[in-house]
Amino acid sequence: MRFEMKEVNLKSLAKELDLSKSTVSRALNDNYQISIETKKRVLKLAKEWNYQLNPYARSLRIKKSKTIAVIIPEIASNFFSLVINGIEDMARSRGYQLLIYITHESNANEIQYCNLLLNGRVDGVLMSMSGEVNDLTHIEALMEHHIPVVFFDRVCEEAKTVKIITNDYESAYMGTEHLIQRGVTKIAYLGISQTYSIGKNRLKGYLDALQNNQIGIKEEYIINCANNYDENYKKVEKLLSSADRPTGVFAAVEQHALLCYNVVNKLGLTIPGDIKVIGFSNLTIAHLLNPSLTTIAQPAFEIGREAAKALFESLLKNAAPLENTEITLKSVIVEGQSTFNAAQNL
Amino acid sequence: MRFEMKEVNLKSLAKELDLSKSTVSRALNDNYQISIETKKRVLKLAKEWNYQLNPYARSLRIKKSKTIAVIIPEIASNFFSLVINGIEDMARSRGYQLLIYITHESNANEIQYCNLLLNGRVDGVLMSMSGEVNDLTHIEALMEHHIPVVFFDRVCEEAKTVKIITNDYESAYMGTEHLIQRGVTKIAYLGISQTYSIGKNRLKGYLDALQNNQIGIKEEYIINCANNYDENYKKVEKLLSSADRPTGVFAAVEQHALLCYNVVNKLGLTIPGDIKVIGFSNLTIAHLLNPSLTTIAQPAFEIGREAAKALFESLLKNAAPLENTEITLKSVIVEGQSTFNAAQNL
DNA sequence: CTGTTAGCGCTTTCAG
DNA sequence: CTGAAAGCGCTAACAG
Repeated sequence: MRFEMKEVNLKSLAKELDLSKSTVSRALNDNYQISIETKKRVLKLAKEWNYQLNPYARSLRIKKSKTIAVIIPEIASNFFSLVINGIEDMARSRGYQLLIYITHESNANEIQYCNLLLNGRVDGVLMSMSGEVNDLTHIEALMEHHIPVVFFDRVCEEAKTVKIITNDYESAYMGTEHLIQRGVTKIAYLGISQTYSIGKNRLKGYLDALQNNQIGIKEEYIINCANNYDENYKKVEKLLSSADRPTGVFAAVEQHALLCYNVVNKLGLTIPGDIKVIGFSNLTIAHLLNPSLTTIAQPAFEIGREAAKALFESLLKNAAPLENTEITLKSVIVEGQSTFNAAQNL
Repeated sequence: MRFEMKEVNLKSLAKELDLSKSTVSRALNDNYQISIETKKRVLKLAKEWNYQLNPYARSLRIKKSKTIAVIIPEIASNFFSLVINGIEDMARSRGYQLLIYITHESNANEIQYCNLLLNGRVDGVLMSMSGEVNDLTHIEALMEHHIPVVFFDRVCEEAKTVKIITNDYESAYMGTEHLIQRGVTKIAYLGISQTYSIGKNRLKGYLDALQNNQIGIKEEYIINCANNYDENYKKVEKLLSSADRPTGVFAAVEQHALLCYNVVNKLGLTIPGDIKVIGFSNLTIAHLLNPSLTTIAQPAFEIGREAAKALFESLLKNAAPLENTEITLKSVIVEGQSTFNAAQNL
């Protein structure tokens, strides 16, 4: 047992073993030049003393941190939790640390965090964008500093890097058609900001599905929800109370499907009797409302893994610039299954 | 505009300003000894060049990282997401970074992560324990290294530090009585491991409520769920299919309430008609099943904030040992409200 | 195969 | 009020 409070670092190990710091360092890093004998001795003592290398000293020296940042708009959403889970899975297996930044949907925060990261705290950034503005300066700054950035979900189309998305257009198209096939023709759309491709593509899928099925598009049925529950609630309540109320709803994101569910309850209507609802959402949450809601479940965990994978590939090649590509993962429509079984489909 | 690729650090700033590194450093750290004039000049250039100090160099030097670790069993759970949200809120406002470690309920992972953290990567640790084993060695190691640890939710009673919990006993008691008051006497309990206080106290609350209401305790009604969905599902299915099936269920955690919901659906029964269900859960998820499930909602966001607050207090006093205290936050029983309104109660 | 040396970028004495 | 110098713990030439 070592004496208490002796600092255990390369220096103290070296002293005890009567070696130099560099030899000890090399032994610990499994350098091929070191004799097996020495390696054994070093590792033995290191273990005995429970040596843990100082990550900050190493990072300072080699200018790599084995740390990545994840910047997301919010975390108390099933989608982002699942994505983080996927990222963590990938990162941990490669010995990377995960720094979490939550912007709370604020573009200003996003910019601030990106600026913070210019100092080399992290080797790379995984990010889903926030806010309405779509200014790229802070992203470009990261890339200029040779910090690779991978986008997922709310991607920035203009950025020349890897973007991991769901097949938003197809999913929205399929989802809308799903309602149409069940005889619903008065379909409302609860949409999100069209700043990012997910907003644009989901809306387009909805519109095209209507059009290709010879269903007229009604302006009043298209609700652009803001980032304000109360406001959205009122809009939806008004819509569902109107004389010509829709009998089907397509929700572009989970929160809106849930909000819709609440409004329907409030109004004493039923799902799916009075109104059929389908929307993007993830399995553990909205699908529990099974079988009243139908869910378009995104492979959130896989999105996390894919994003991390792309980033690590770049990092392996010393932060080599990422190719400007879109990787599209498929969502599945889930109806009338248990949460657990549905999860198997992803 | 600065010339491209010039490294911007104390040295380059000092050179440009014709000052020494130390003066620049002091100016940036708002040292009182520096003349206002110099400070202005330094800050101006720092801003112009978008200087970001190297956190690793600083950490190495001052042996503090302004980083805390959060170790949780899982993240794709509403409770832990909300806790992280609270922690992040507190941490960000104090300029701390957040490192996330997910153990996936494995005690071995928990031990590994704690050992990793002995190297001083973080200034403190916030943790909810994992697994069945309750060995304290890895926790004690952290504290010996003067790294304060604060527990929340799944706390380790033996550890002499701050523990943030919900009023588990009272909540379980109230919840069970809630069912009794509605005329339910055959109440099953879907429990969790009794390794931690949350498991023990919730069970005790359930048992005492039955006892004080002169209701006999039936062994068969007490299901100790494992960490395996399929297995648990079978157990609950068997219970709810039995001749003497319960007409009420108390779920000790969200997942079990949801599982119960699925089983009930599968069996063609209804909630609350055939079976009334109440359980710990959080608002955005299970409460959407409103009004069929009744929820005991924990103040998860506040738990995160309280935990972080306690940790920062210790850090302010240079990682002073935390007092061995339990801070108990109150949960609320929520029934028949919208998610949004219910959230206001916390 | 091992040791010596320099230095990553920062803070902090100590000296003026 | 400012500067010079040392050193945090580590890695990587370079030298032997």
